[in-house]
Amino acid sequence: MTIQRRCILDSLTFFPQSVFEISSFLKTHGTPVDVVTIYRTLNCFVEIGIAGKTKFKDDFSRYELISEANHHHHLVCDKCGAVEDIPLDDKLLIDEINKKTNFKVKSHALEFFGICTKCQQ
Amino acid sequence: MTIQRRCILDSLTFFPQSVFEISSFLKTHGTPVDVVTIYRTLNCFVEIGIAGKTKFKDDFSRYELISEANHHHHLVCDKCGAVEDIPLDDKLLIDEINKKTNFKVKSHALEFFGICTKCQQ
DNA sequence: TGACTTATTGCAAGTCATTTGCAATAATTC
DNA sequence: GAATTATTGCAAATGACTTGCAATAAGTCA
Repeated sequence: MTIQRRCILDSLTFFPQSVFEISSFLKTHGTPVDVVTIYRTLNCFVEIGIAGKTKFKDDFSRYELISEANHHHHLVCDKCGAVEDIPLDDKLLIDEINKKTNFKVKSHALEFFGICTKCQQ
Repeated sequence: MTIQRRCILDSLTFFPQSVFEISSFLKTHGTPVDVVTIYRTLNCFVEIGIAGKTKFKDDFSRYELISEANHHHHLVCDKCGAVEDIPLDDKLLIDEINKKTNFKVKSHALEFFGICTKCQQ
């Protein structure tokens, strides 16, 4: 465990952030870390299961802390690109899939696109 | 409307295909079309609303015909990468979002990952 | 503590899907 | 059918992400 890894872990949150968001956060908060290191560290975090990676429409992957208690989905604003989190009850959908097919669902990603509260004003 | 556009339109289906899948289909079915042309044409189709584009985890965008009557979601196999379609009742989720937030949902993408029927055998 | 082994960092350079510039060609218009 | 406009396809650029590699920092064991 190095200083860089500690900083990257500390900058992770329960809402998804891109590597460049994390990078600029670290630049303005004491410990600049090379983006390559951030990529490598985050991929490592994903492998050992403490972070989640989601590929968004804008071509950026975003990373967030994983927590069963904090399972949620994403509201992505078409205008400003902001990503909100929302907890949703997805059991019904999974049940529906199990009824209709033989597919064994292991994970899922639900993304909703539209206009966020700020951009509506 | 050119021959290439006609061919690309004809090769589109209601399940999502990548540009390279479309390209190799066209190579083996009479009319090879440059991938650049396929990219440009598909983006055009998406703009005028006759095709849908989804970015998948494997870094490929996939395109499919849009049809209100054929609204569905995706089951992506973690092993072989195959994409199945499944119609799901998503009204409850949208209602849930409308109740909980001010976010105006305009579209959504629901993807489920797991093991497909073939790979289970 | 200090020498040794192993893992991590960061730069440069590579990869790969996708986009863009541009000249040649094909549709469309009159 | 000539003039205008849009489309094609090659080559080269873009941009997120990855890899090679030498330098450095952690962890280990005496």
